[in-house]
Amino acid sequence: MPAKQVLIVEDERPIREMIAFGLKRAGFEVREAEDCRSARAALADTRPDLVLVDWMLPDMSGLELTRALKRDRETRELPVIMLTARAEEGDKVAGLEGGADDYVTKPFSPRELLARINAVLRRSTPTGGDELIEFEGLVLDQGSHRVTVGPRTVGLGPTEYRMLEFFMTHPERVYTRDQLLDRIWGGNVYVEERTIDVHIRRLRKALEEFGYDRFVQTVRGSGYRFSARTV
Amino acid sequence: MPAKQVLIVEDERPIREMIAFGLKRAGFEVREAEDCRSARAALADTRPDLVLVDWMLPDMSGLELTRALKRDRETRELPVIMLTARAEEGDKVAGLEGGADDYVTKPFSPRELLARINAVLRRSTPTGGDELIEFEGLVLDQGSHRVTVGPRTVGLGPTEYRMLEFFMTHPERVYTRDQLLDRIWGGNVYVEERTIDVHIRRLRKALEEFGYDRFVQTVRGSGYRFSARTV
DNA sequence: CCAGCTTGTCACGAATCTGCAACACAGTAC
DNA sequence: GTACTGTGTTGCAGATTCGTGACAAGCTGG
Repeated sequence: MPAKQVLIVEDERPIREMIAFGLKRAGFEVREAEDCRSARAALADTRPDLVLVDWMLPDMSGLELTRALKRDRETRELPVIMLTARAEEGDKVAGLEGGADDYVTKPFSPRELLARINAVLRRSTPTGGDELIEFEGLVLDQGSHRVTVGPRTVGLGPTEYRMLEFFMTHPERVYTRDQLLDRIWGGNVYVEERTIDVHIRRLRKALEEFGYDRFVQTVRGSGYRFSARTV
Repeated sequence: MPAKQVLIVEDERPIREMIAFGLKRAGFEVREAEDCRSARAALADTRPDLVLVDWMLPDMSGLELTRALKRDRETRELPVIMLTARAEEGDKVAGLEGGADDYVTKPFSPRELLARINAVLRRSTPTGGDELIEFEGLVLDQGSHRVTVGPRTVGLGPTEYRMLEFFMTHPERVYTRDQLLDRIWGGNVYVEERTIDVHIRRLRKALEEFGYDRFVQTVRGSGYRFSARTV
């Protein structure tokens, strides 16, 4: 199961880094932003599972960011936890009414933060939306881990699935065996590079009967590439 | 929309009445209890939409009441907010880990309490009217906690029912054993992951005689999935 | 207190996957 | 053509992962 990704939006670097450190230790993947602008940038290319927003931010108040997130259909379901130094009631209420799913008052301990993050994540609904990627009829569903062509299902083993998932989310680009090992197997395993070839072969074989093996292309001397362009 | 009903469990009468007054003014229907015993009595004949539990109660700690509520499948979904005078972190964490959906630290203002109640109610799943879910003849009734196929009833134990309920409300998606434990058992229990397998087996066995065991699918290396698509 | 049901663990075998090595084949440089 | 490098293919043994029956402990309602 993939690690949950948390986006931290906090302008004070020491605090941000401390939080990031704690979350990483707890097994989260962490993305950092120091203001709303960079937060939006981060949201544009990754899709975190939860956002931690500081109340006070240089360009726009965290509350406004939260409101904006909750207003946008794309991010409406994204859980938000607000960090606030102000303990005054008025703000607490505003935070919750702004749509934050929870808030934590500074100073807080890592344990408390973690407990709240887990509580919020636990109740957050898994994206009901589709997670489909398609290339000319070849459909990969990241939610159900299924690859289909029309009504039929492509039979893939776990590694083949992960491989195809990686390829379909990173098409049109050559990856060396080394890079593939890194991205698909995860950084710290020692596996022969040639093993990639074997799995490529297995993937191709599975796709063959549907005519999609041509998408998995060899770039001699470099590595492999996934592309719908048969060149 | 009918008025939401809130059960207040608090032994100190002045506080209890103040809260009750504030909630009634805000349009809630209020039920009061001064200890766990009377809380249980109240729960037996009404079904509130939310419970406010004081941390310190004469007969049993509020935390234990919360735990008990979250353990019982009847009341598992019932949102709980804890009231606590202790602001120490350890307790906060214990409160959340005990399964409370939120907590409020005394002293609090009616406005803050209201905001939190609304926040919790907002995210508590609105039972979408009809309580029947069906997949190709397999009918699950969330109201009566029964599963039927035509005129016949599928014999399920409590855990199997909860499991099937979760699956049928979250179909077409792979869940790791970890996630299933979290969502079906409730976050804070330590149970072996392989126990899932055993319950899957029991669930399949129960569905087998009706031919629906094929809906419970293994995704090797990842977890399990419920899907009406057999392919 | 007992009987019956439910639940969490374990152990074992079955099914499947994985990585490697070995060999076959293709492309390239000379 | 020959030598050499890079890739395709295959079989297999070891490692994982799952399915399954058995069992003890806990709980519930007599």
